[in-house]
Amino acid sequence: MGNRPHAEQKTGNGKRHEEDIVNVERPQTRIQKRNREAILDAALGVFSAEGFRGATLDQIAAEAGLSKPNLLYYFASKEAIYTELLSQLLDTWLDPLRELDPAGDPIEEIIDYVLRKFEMSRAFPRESRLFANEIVQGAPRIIDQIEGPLKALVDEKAALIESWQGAGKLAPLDAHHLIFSIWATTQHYADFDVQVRGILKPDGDEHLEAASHFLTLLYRRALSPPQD
Amino acid sequence: MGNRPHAEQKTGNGKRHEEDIVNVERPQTRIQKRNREAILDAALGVFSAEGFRGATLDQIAAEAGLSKPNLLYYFASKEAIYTELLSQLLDTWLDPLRELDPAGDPIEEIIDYVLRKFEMSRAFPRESRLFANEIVQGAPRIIDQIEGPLKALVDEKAALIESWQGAGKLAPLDAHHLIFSIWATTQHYADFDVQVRGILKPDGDEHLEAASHFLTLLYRRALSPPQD
DNA sequence: AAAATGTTTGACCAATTGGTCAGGATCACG
DNA sequence: CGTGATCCTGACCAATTGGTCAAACATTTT
Repeated sequence: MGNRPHAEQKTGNGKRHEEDIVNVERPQTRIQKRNREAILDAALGVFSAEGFRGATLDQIAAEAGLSKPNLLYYFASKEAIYTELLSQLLDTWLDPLRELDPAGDPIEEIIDYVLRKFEMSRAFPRESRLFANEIVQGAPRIIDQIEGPLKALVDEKAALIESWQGAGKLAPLDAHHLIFSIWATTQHYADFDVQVRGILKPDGDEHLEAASHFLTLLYRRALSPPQD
Repeated sequence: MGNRPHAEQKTGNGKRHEEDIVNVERPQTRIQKRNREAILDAALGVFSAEGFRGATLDQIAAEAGLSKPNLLYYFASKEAIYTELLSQLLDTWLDPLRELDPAGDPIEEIIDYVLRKFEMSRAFPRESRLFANEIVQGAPRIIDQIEGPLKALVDEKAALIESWQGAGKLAPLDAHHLIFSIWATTQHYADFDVQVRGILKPDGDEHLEAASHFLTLLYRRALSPPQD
Protein backbone atom coordinates (compact mmCIF):
# COMPACT_ATOMS: atom_id res chain seq x y z
CA MET A 1 0.00 0.00 0.00
CA GLY A 2 1.52 3.30 -1.05
CA ASN A 3 2.57 5.59 1.76
CA ARG A 4 2.08 8.99 0.12
CA PRO A 5 5.34 10.91 0.33
CA HIS A 6 3.88 14.29 -0.50
CA ALA A 7 4.33 16.63 2.43
CA GLU A 8 1.14 17.61 4.16
CA GLN A 9 0.06 21.17 3.50
CA LYS A 10 0.93 23.37 6.42
CA THR A 11 -2.56 24.28 7.54
CA GLY A 12 -1.48 27.42 9.26
CA ASN A 13 -2.36 26.35 12.79
CA GLY A 14 0.79 25.42 14.56
CA LYS A 15 -0.71 22.61 16.65
CA ARG A 16 1.55 19.59 16.83
CA HIS A 17 0.32 16.10 17.58
CA GLU A 18 2.46 13.30 18.79
CA GLU A 19 2.24 11.62 15.40
CA ASP A 20 4.17 14.54 14.03
CA ILE A 21 7.19 13.66 16.04
CA VAL A 22 7.03 10.13 14.69
CA ASN A 23 5.88 11.08 11.21
CA VAL A 24 7.94 14.11 10.48
CA GLU A 25 11.45 14.10 9.12
CA ARG A 26 11.08 10.92 7.13
CA PRO A 27 14.13 11.66 4.98
CA GLN A 28 13.56 11.99 1.24
CA THR A 29 14.63 9.02 -0.77
CA ARG A 30 16.89 9.45 -3.74
CA ILE A 31 13.97 8.77 -6.10
CA GLN A 32 11.70 11.19 -4.29
CA LYS A 33 14.25 13.93 -4.64
CA ARG A 34 14.77 13.32 -8.33
CA ASN A 35 11.08 13.11 -9.15
CA ARG A 36 9.91 16.02 -7.04
CA GLU A 37 12.50 18.19 -8.69
CA ALA A 38 11.51 17.01 -12.14
CA ILE A 39 7.87 17.75 -11.37
CA LEU A 40 8.53 21.22 -9.99
CA ASP A 41 10.70 22.10 -12.94
CA ALA A 42 8.12 20.89 -15.44
CA ALA A 43 5.35 22.62 -13.51
CA LEU A 44 7.24 25.89 -13.50
CA GLY A 45 7.42 25.78 -17.26
CA VAL A 46 3.79 24.92 -17.73
CA PHE A 47 2.27 27.18 -15.08
CA SER A 48 4.34 30.17 -16.17
CA ALA A 49 3.30 29.71 -19.77
CA GLU A 50 -0.38 28.94 -19.21
CA GLY A 51 -1.38 30.25 -15.82
CA PHE A 52 -2.85 28.10 -13.10
CA ARG A 53 -6.12 27.23 -14.76
CA GLY A 54 -4.59 26.91 -18.18
CA ALA A 55 -2.06 24.32 -17.08
CA THR A 56 -3.02 20.65 -17.01
CA LEU A 57 -1.63 17.82 -14.97
CA ASP A 58 -1.20 15.76 -18.10
CA GLN A 59 1.05 18.44 -19.57
CA ILE A 60 3.14 18.64 -16.43
CA ALA A 61 3.36 14.90 -16.08
CA ALA A 62 4.40 14.48 -19.69
CA GLU A 63 7.05 17.16 -19.40
CA ALA A 64 8.37 15.60 -16.22
CA GLY A 65 8.46 12.18 -17.83
CA LEU A 66 5.99 10.65 -15.39
CA SER A 67 2.49 9.28 -15.55
CA LYS A 68 -0.26 11.41 -14.08
CA PRO A 69 -1.05 9.03 -11.21
CA ASN A 70 2.62 8.90 -10.40
CA LEU A 71 2.77 12.66 -10.35
CA LEU A 72 -0.10 12.66 -7.89
CA TYR A 73 1.84 10.23 -5.79
CA TYR A 74 4.35 12.98 -5.14
CA PHE A 75 2.01 15.93 -4.82
CA ALA A 76 -1.45 15.88 -3.33
CA SER A 77 -3.01 18.04 -6.04
CA LYS A 78 -2.45 20.52 -8.82
CA GLU A 79 -2.94 23.24 -6.25
CA ALA A 80 -0.23 21.74 -4.05
CA ILE A 81 2.35 21.87 -6.83
CA TYR A 82 1.47 25.44 -7.62
CA THR A 83 1.62 26.74 -4.08
CA GLU A 84 4.87 24.90 -3.50
CA LEU A 85 6.35 26.76 -6.45
CA LEU A 86 5.01 30.11 -5.37
CA SER A 87 6.21 29.86 -1.80
CA GLN A 88 9.68 28.76 -2.87
CA LEU A 89 9.76 31.66 -5.27
CA LEU A 90 8.66 34.64 -3.29
CA ASP A 91 11.49 34.50 -0.86
CA THR A 92 14.20 34.34 -3.51
CA TRP A 93 12.50 37.04 -5.45
CA LEU A 94 13.03 39.60 -2.73
CA ASP A 95 16.70 38.93 -2.19
CA PRO A 96 17.88 41.75 -4.46
CA LEU A 97 15.88 44.30 -2.51
CA ARG A 98 17.04 42.92 0.85
CA GLU A 99 20.61 43.63 -0.14
CA LEU A 100 20.03 47.35 -0.46
CA ASP A 101 22.66 48.56 1.95
CA PRO A 102 22.16 51.61 4.18
CA ALA A 103 25.92 51.95 4.44
CA GLY A 104 26.54 52.16 0.71
CA ASP A 105 26.53 55.09 -1.65
CA PRO A 106 22.84 55.86 -2.32
CA ILE A 107 22.93 56.18 -6.10
CA GLU A 108 25.23 53.22 -6.58
CA GLU A 109 23.14 51.14 -4.20
CA ILE A 110 19.98 51.77 -6.15
CA ILE A 111 21.63 51.22 -9.51
CA ASP A 112 23.08 47.98 -8.21
CA TYR A 113 19.63 46.99 -7.07
CA VAL A 114 18.23 47.71 -10.51
CA LEU A 115 20.92 45.56 -12.07
CA ARG A 116 20.45 42.71 -9.62
CA LYS A 117 16.74 42.73 -10.27
CA PHE A 118 17.31 42.85 -13.97
CA GLU A 119 19.72 39.92 -13.77
CA MET A 120 17.11 38.02 -11.83
CA SER A 121 14.58 38.48 -14.61
CA ARG A 122 17.15 37.54 -17.16
CA ALA A 123 18.23 34.40 -15.34
CA PHE A 124 14.77 33.26 -14.21
CA PRO A 125 12.21 34.39 -16.76
CA ARG A 126 9.88 31.49 -16.02
CA GLU A 127 9.74 32.45 -12.38
CA SER A 128 9.07 36.05 -13.34
CA ARG A 129 6.20 35.05 -15.59
CA LEU A 130 4.75 32.70 -12.99
CA PHE A 131 4.63 35.63 -10.63
CA ALA A 132 3.23 37.96 -13.26
CA ASN A 133 0.47 35.53 -14.13
CA GLU A 134 -0.48 35.13 -10.52
CA ILE A 135 -0.62 38.85 -9.85
CA VAL A 136 -2.34 39.89 -13.05
CA GLN A 137 -5.04 37.43 -12.16
CA GLY A 138 -5.56 38.97 -8.75
CA ALA A 139 -2.91 37.12 -6.72
CA PRO A 140 -5.55 34.89 -5.09
CA ARG A 141 -2.95 32.63 -3.56
CA ILE A 142 -0.28 35.07 -2.40
CA ILE A 143 -2.16 38.16 -1.39
CA ASP A 144 -1.24 37.42 2.23
CA GLN A 145 2.45 37.32 1.45
CA ILE A 146 2.12 40.59 -0.42
CA GLU A 147 0.35 42.39 2.37
CA GLY A 148 2.66 40.86 4.94
CA PRO A 149 6.36 40.31 4.39
CA LEU A 150 6.53 42.01 1.01
CA LYS A 151 4.89 45.20 2.23
CA ALA A 152 7.09 45.18 5.33
CA LEU A 153 10.29 44.91 3.32
CA VAL A 154 9.22 47.54 0.81
CA ASP A 155 8.20 49.96 3.53
CA GLU A 156 11.54 49.48 5.24
CA LYS A 157 13.57 50.08 2.10
CA ALA A 158 11.38 53.02 1.09
CA ALA A 159 12.17 54.60 4.43
CA LEU A 160 15.86 54.07 3.79
CA ILE A 161 15.55 55.78 0.42
CA GLU A 162 13.70 58.65 2.02
CA SER A 163 16.43 59.06 4.58
CA TRP A 164 18.96 59.29 1.77
CA GLN A 165 16.80 61.90 0.13
CA GLY A 166 16.52 63.81 3.39
CA ALA A 167 20.30 63.95 3.44
CA GLY A 168 20.26 65.41 -0.06
CA LYS A 169 22.00 62.44 -1.60
CA LEU A 170 19.18 61.51 -3.93
CA ALA A 171 16.68 63.48 -5.95
CA PRO A 172 13.32 63.62 -4.17
CA LEU A 173 11.24 61.02 -6.00
CA ASP A 174 8.52 59.09 -4.20
CA ALA A 175 10.33 56.06 -2.84
CA HIS A 176 7.50 53.54 -3.16
CA HIS A 177 6.80 54.49 -6.73
CA LEU A 178 10.50 54.41 -7.46
CA ILE A 179 10.59 50.79 -6.34
CA PHE A 180 7.50 49.99 -8.40
CA SER A 181 9.09 51.51 -11.45
CA ILE A 182 12.19 49.39 -10.95
CA TRP A 183 10.11 46.26 -10.73
CA ALA A 184 8.11 47.22 -13.76
CA THR A 185 11.00 48.10 -16.01
CA THR A 186 13.17 45.13 -15.11
CA GLN A 187 10.48 42.46 -15.19
CA HIS A 188 9.21 43.79 -18.46
CA TYR A 189 12.00 42.04 -20.31
CA ALA A 190 10.98 38.67 -18.91
CA ASP A 191 7.22 39.02 -18.78
CA PHE A 192 6.77 40.77 -22.12
CA ASP A 193 9.64 39.01 -23.79
CA VAL A 194 7.70 38.12 -26.95
CA GLN A 195 6.64 41.72 -27.41
CA VAL A 196 10.15 43.05 -26.93
CA ARG A 197 11.52 40.50 -29.36
CA GLY A 198 8.71 41.10 -31.83
CA ILE A 199 9.69 44.74 -31.99
CA LEU A 200 13.46 44.64 -31.72
CA LYS A 201 13.99 41.41 -33.65
CA PRO A 202 17.29 40.75 -31.94
CA ASP A 203 19.46 37.89 -33.13
CA GLY A 204 20.00 36.50 -29.68
CA ASP A 205 20.02 38.34 -26.38
CA GLU A 206 22.11 41.37 -27.36
CA HIS A 207 19.19 43.66 -26.66
CA LEU A 208 19.43 42.78 -22.98
CA GLU A 209 22.81 44.47 -22.83
CA ALA A 210 21.27 47.60 -24.27
CA ALA A 211 18.42 47.33 -21.81
CA SER A 212 20.78 47.03 -18.89
CA HIS A 213 22.71 50.05 -20.10
CA PHE A 214 19.51 52.01 -20.64
CA LEU A 215 18.22 51.28 -17.15
CA THR A 216 21.50 52.30 -15.60
CA LEU A 217 21.44 55.62 -17.40
CA LEU A 218 17.74 56.20 -16.77
CA TYR A 219 18.04 55.81 -13.04
CA ARG A 220 21.40 57.50 -12.71
CA ARG A 221 20.03 60.59 -14.40
CA ALA A 222 16.74 60.53 -12.54
CA LEU A 223 18.27 60.02 -9.12
CA SER A 224 21.23 62.37 -9.19
CA PRO A 225 20.47 65.07 -6.65
CA PRO A 226 20.04 68.57 -8.01
CA GLN A 227 23.35 70.30 -7.40
CA ASP A 228 22.72 73.56 -5.59
CA MET B 1 -33.98 28.05 -38.85
CA GLY B 2 -31.63 30.40 -37.02
CA ASN B 3 -29.56 32.56 -39.30
CA ARG B 4 -26.44 33.01 -37.18
CA PRO B 5 -25.74 36.70 -36.83
CA HIS B 6 -22.18 36.29 -35.74
CA ALA B 7 -19.92 37.96 -38.27
CA GLU B 8 -17.63 35.63 -40.13
CA GLN B 9 -14.03 35.93 -39.08
CA LYS B 10 -12.10 37.99 -41.53
CA THR B 11 -9.79 35.34 -42.89
CA GLY B 12 -7.15 37.79 -43.93
CA ASN B 13 -7.36 37.17 -47.66
CA GLY B 14 -9.15 40.06 -49.19
CA LYS B 15 -11.05 38.05 -51.80
CA ARG B 16 -14.67 39.10 -52.12
CA HIS B 17 -17.38 36.87 -53.49
CA GLU B 18 -20.63 38.04 -54.89
CA GLU B 19 -22.45 36.71 -51.85
CA ASP B 20 -20.57 39.28 -49.88
CA ILE B 21 -22.28 42.07 -51.66
CA VAL B 22 -25.61 40.48 -50.92
CA ASN B 23 -24.71 39.11 -47.53
CA VAL B 24 -22.67 41.88 -46.08
CA GLU B 25 -24.06 44.90 -44.41
CA ARG B 26 -27.07 43.16 -42.95
CA PRO B 27 -27.62 45.90 -40.40
CA GLN B 28 -27.40 44.90 -36.76
CA THR B 29 -30.74 44.71 -35.05
CA ARG B 30 -31.30 46.53 -31.80
CA ILE B 31 -31.17 43.24 -29.88
CA GLN B 32 -28.02 42.12 -31.63
CA LYS B 33 -26.31 45.32 -30.70
CA ARG B 34 -27.35 45.12 -27.07
CA ASN B 35 -26.41 41.47 -26.67
CA ARG B 36 -23.14 41.56 -28.53
CA GLU B 37 -22.07 44.49 -26.39
CA ALA B 38 -23.13 42.74 -23.21
CA ILE B 39 -21.19 39.65 -24.23
CA LEU B 40 -18.03 41.53 -25.11
CA ASP B 41 -18.17 43.49 -21.90
CA ALA B 42 -18.66 40.37 -19.82
CA ALA B 43 -15.97 38.56 -21.77
CA LEU B 44 -13.52 41.38 -21.22
CA GLY B 45 -14.00 41.06 -17.49
CA VAL B 46 -13.66 37.31 -17.45
CA PHE B 47 -10.80 36.93 -19.92
CA SER B 48 -8.78 39.69 -18.32
CA ALA B 49 -9.19 38.13 -14.90
CA GLU B 50 -8.63 34.50 -15.86
CA GLY B 51 -6.78 34.40 -19.15
CA PHE B 52 -8.08 32.65 -22.24
CA ARG B 53 -7.94 29.10 -20.99
CA GLY B 54 -9.05 30.03 -17.51
CA ALA B 55 -12.23 31.70 -18.68
CA THR B 56 -15.34 29.63 -19.30
CA LEU B 57 -18.29 30.29 -21.54
CA ASP B 58 -20.64 29.64 -18.64
CA GLN B 59 -18.98 32.42 -16.67
CA ILE B 60 -19.19 34.84 -19.56
CA ALA B 61 -22.77 33.90 -20.33
CA ALA B 62 -23.81 34.29 -16.72
CA GLU B 63 -22.13 37.68 -16.43
CA ALA B 64 -23.76 38.82 -19.64
CA GLY B 65 -27.13 37.61 -18.45
CA LEU B 66 -27.57 35.11 -21.28
CA SER B 67 -27.71 31.36 -21.62
CA LYS B 68 -24.68 29.66 -23.05
CA PRO B 69 -26.41 28.53 -26.26
CA ASN B 70 -27.69 32.03 -26.72
CA LEU B 71 -24.20 33.38 -26.32
CA LEU B 72 -23.06 30.98 -29.01
CA TYR B 73 -25.82 32.31 -31.20
CA TYR B 74 -24.00 35.63 -31.28
CA PHE B 75 -20.43 34.39 -31.46
CA ALA B 76 -19.20 31.31 -33.26
CA SER B 77 -16.90 30.19 -30.47
CA LYS B 78 -14.97 31.15 -27.37
CA GLU B 79 -12.03 31.89 -29.62
CA ALA B 80 -14.15 34.23 -31.73
CA ILE B 81 -15.12 36.33 -28.73
CA TYR B 82 -11.54 36.55 -27.60
CA THR B 83 -10.06 37.54 -30.92
CA GLU B 84 -12.80 40.09 -31.43
CA LEU B 85 -11.82 41.70 -28.15
CA LEU B 86 -8.13 41.64 -28.94
CA SER B 87 -8.46 43.13 -32.39
CA GLN B 88 -10.74 45.91 -31.15
CA LEU B 89 -8.23 46.61 -28.42
CA LEU B 90 -4.90 46.76 -30.14
CA ASP B 91 -5.79 49.68 -32.29
CA THR B 92 -7.06 51.84 -29.47
CA TRP B 93 -4.11 50.88 -27.37
CA LEU B 94 -1.66 52.53 -29.71
CA ASP B 95 -3.47 55.83 -30.00
CA PRO B 96 -1.42 57.58 -27.33
CA LEU B 97 1.81 56.75 -29.12
CA ARG B 98 0.43 57.80 -32.50
CA GLU B 99 -0.19 61.25 -31.14
CA LEU B 100 3.48 61.86 -30.42
CA ASP B 101 3.94 65.02 -32.44
CA PRO B 102 7.16 65.80 -34.32
CA ALA B 103 6.24 69.47 -34.21
CA GLY B 104 5.90 69.68 -30.46
CA ASP B 105 8.48 70.31 -27.76
CA PRO B 106 10.35 67.02 -27.30
CA ILE B 107 10.32 66.76 -23.54
CA GLU B 108 6.73 67.90 -23.21
CA GLU B 109 5.67 65.55 -26.00
CA ILE B 110 7.14 62.56 -24.27
CA ILE B 111 5.79 63.53 -20.87
CA ASP B 112 2.37 64.00 -22.43
CA TYR B 113 2.69 60.58 -23.96
CA VAL B 114 3.53 59.08 -20.58
CA LEU B 115 0.49 60.73 -19.07
CA ARG B 116 -1.81 59.66 -21.88
CA LYS B 117 -0.61 56.10 -21.57
CA PHE B 118 -1.01 56.23 -17.82
CA GLU B 119 -4.54 57.56 -18.17
CA MET B 120 -5.30 54.74 -20.54
CA SER B 121 -4.26 52.16 -17.97
CA ARG B 122 -6.23 53.98 -15.33
CA ALA B 123 -9.37 54.19 -17.41
CA PHE B 124 -9.17 50.72 -18.96
CA PRO B 125 -7.50 48.38 -16.54
CA ARG B 126 -9.37 45.34 -17.82
CA GLU B 127 -8.10 45.97 -21.32
CA SER B 128 -4.60 46.37 -19.99
CA ARG B 129 -4.77 43.09 -18.14
CA LEU B 130 -6.27 41.30 -21.12
CA PHE B 131 -3.28 42.40 -23.11
CA ALA B 132 -0.85 41.51 -20.35
CA ASN B 133 -2.29 38.04 -20.02
CA GLU B 134 -2.04 37.46 -23.72
CA ILE B 135 1.55 38.59 -23.93
CA VAL B 136 2.84 36.93 -20.80
CA GLN B 137 1.49 33.70 -22.21
CA GLY B 138 3.41 34.14 -25.44
CA ALA B 139 0.97 36.25 -27.45
CA PRO B 140 -0.10 33.28 -29.56
CA ARG B 141 -2.96 35.18 -31.12
CA ILE B 142 -1.44 38.59 -31.73
CA ILE B 143 2.16 37.96 -32.53
CA ASP B 144 1.47 39.03 -36.10
CA GLN B 145 0.08 42.36 -35.03
CA ILE B 146 3.09 42.87 -32.81
CA GLU B 147 5.62 42.13 -35.49
CA GLY B 148 3.62 44.13 -38.04
CA PRO B 149 1.81 47.37 -37.24
CA LEU B 150 3.08 47.65 -33.68
CA LYS B 151 6.72 47.28 -34.65
CA ALA B 152 6.24 49.73 -37.51
CA LEU B 153 4.76 52.39 -35.28
CA VAL B 154 7.35 51.94 -32.57
CA ASP B 155 10.21 52.08 -35.05
CA GLU B 156 8.79 55.27 -36.52
CA LYS B 157 8.42 56.99 -33.17
CA ALA B 158 11.80 55.76 -32.00
CA ALA B 159 13.31 57.40 -35.05
CA LEU B 160 11.53 60.62 -34.15
CA ILE B 161 12.96 60.48 -30.65
CA GLU B 162 16.41 59.84 -32.05
CA SER B 163 16.10 62.85 -34.29
CA TRP B 164 15.24 64.96 -31.26
CA GLN B 165 18.27 63.57 -29.51
CA GLY B 166 20.43 64.31 -32.53
CA ALA B 167 19.31 67.92 -32.26
CA GLY B 168 20.40 67.93 -28.62
CA LYS B 169 16.90 68.43 -27.31
CA LEU B 170 16.76 65.21 -25.35
CA ALA B 171 19.27 63.23 -23.34
CA PRO B 172 20.66 60.36 -25.36
CA LEU B 173 18.76 57.33 -24.04
CA ASP B 174 18.00 54.37 -26.28
CA ALA B 175 14.66 55.27 -27.84
CA HIS B 176 13.21 51.77 -28.06
CA HIS B 177 14.03 50.98 -24.48
CA LEU B 178 12.66 54.34 -23.44
CA ILE B 179 9.34 53.40 -24.98
CA PHE B 180 9.44 49.98 -23.32
CA SER B 181 10.07 51.60 -19.98
CA ILE B 182 7.09 53.88 -20.47
CA TRP B 183 4.86 50.96 -21.25
CA ALA B 184 6.17 49.00 -18.30
CA THR B 185 5.83 51.74 -15.72
CA THR B 186 2.40 52.93 -16.78
CA GLN B 187 0.79 49.54 -17.26
CA HIS B 188 2.19 48.36 -13.98
CA TYR B 189 -0.55 50.21 -12.11
CA ALA B 190 -3.24 48.33 -13.98
CA ASP B 191 -1.65 44.92 -14.41
CA PHE B 192 -0.16 44.65 -10.94
CA ASP B 193 -2.92 46.58 -9.24
CA VAL B 194 -3.37 44.10 -6.40
CA GLN B 195 0.31 44.21 -5.59
CA VAL B 196 0.45 47.99 -5.61
CA ARG B 197 -2.62 48.16 -3.39
CA GLY B 198 -1.33 45.41 -1.13
CA ILE B 199 1.76 47.48 -0.44
CA LEU B 200 0.42 51.03 -0.40
CA LYS B 201 -2.95 50.24 1.19
CA PRO B 202 -4.53 53.35 -0.32
CA ASP B 203 -8.04 54.33 0.70
CA GLY B 204 -9.22 54.81 -2.85
CA ASP B 205 -7.23 55.81 -5.87
CA GLU B 206 -5.15 58.62 -4.38
CA HIS B 207 -1.98 56.71 -5.02
CA LEU B 208 -2.56 57.09 -8.74
CA GLU B 209 -2.10 60.83 -8.40
CA ALA B 210 1.23 60.22 -6.73
CA ALA B 211 2.14 57.75 -9.45
CA SER B 212 1.33 60.23 -12.15
CA HIS B 213 3.41 62.87 -10.44
CA PHE B 214 6.28 60.44 -9.93
CA LEU B 215 6.32 59.41 -13.58
CA THR B 216 6.32 63.01 -14.73
CA LEU B 217 9.31 63.78 -12.55
CA LEU B 218 11.16 60.59 -13.42
CA TYR B 219 11.00 61.19 -17.12
CA ARG B 220 11.51 64.92 -16.97
CA ARG B 221 14.72 64.42 -15.04
CA ALA B 222 15.90 61.54 -17.17
CA LEU B 223 15.20 63.24 -20.47
CA SER B 224 16.42 66.77 -19.88
CA PRO B 225 19.44 67.24 -22.13
CA PRO B 226 22.76 67.79 -20.40
CA GLN B 227 23.34 71.53 -20.53
CA ASP B 228 26.75 72.18 -22.02
C1' DA C 1 15.69 -14.05 1.02
C1' DA C 2 11.83 -12.42 3.13
C1' DA C 3 9.42 -8.67 4.83
C1' DA C 4 8.59 -4.07 4.69
C1' DT C 5 8.57 -0.06 2.43
C1' DG C 6 8.54 2.74 -1.56
C1' DT C 7 7.28 3.44 -6.62
C1' DT C 8 4.55 2.97 -10.80
C1' DT C 9 0.72 1.98 -13.65
C1' DG C 10 -3.81 0.93 -16.14
C1' DA C 11 -8.37 1.29 -15.54
C1' DC C 12 -11.68 4.07 -13.95
C1' DC C 13 -14.75 8.10 -12.35
C1' DA C 14 -17.36 12.38 -11.76
C1' DA C 15 -17.31 17.04 -12.97
C1' DT C 16 -16.51 20.53 -16.21
C1' DT C 17 -16.43 22.46 -20.58
C1' DG C 18 -16.98 23.94 -25.52
C1' DG C 19 -20.26 23.24 -28.58
C1' DT C 20 -24.77 21.33 -31.20
C1' DC C 21 -29.54 21.01 -32.36
C1' DA C 22 -34.46 20.92 -32.91
C1' DG C 23 -38.01 23.40 -31.82
C1' DG C 24 -40.49 27.06 -29.47
C1' DA C 25 -41.04 32.13 -28.44
C1' DT C 26 -40.78 36.72 -30.00
C1' DC C 27 -40.28 40.51 -33.06
C1' DA C 28 -40.58 43.46 -37.35
C1' DC C 29 -43.16 44.64 -40.98
C1' DG C 30 -46.36 44.59 -44.93
C1' DC D 1 -52.87 39.95 -38.10
C1' DG D 2 -50.01 36.86 -40.36
C1' DT D 3 -45.65 35.46 -41.86
C1' DG D 4 -40.90 35.24 -42.25
C1' DA D 5 -36.85 36.40 -39.83
C1' DT D 6 -34.73 36.70 -35.54
C1' DC D 7 -33.99 35.23 -30.86
C1' DC D 8 -33.78 31.89 -27.15
C1' DT D 9 -33.73 27.49 -24.58
C1' DG D 10 -33.54 22.63 -22.67
C1' DA D 11 -31.62 18.59 -23.64
C1' DC D 12 -27.81 16.59 -25.16
C1' DC D 13 -22.86 15.21 -26.53
C1' DA D 14 -17.93 14.19 -26.80
C1' DA D 15 -13.64 15.56 -25.03
C1' DT D 16 -10.89 17.02 -21.33
C1' DT D 17 -9.52 17.18 -16.74
C1' DG D 18 -8.37 16.53 -11.71
C1' DG D 19 -8.22 12.84 -9.05
C1' DT D 20 -8.75 7.69 -7.10
C1' DC D 21 -7.57 2.90 -6.42
C1' DA D 22 -6.08 -1.73 -6.32
C1' DA D 23 -2.65 -4.25 -7.68
C1' DA D 24 1.99 -4.95 -9.77
C1' DC D 25 6.67 -3.88 -9.52
C1' DA D 26 11.20 -2.12 -7.11
C1' DT D 27 14.17 -1.18 -3.57
C1' DT D 28 15.75 -1.22 1.01
C1' DT D 29 16.08 -3.22 5.46
C1' DT D 30 16.50 -6.93 8.55
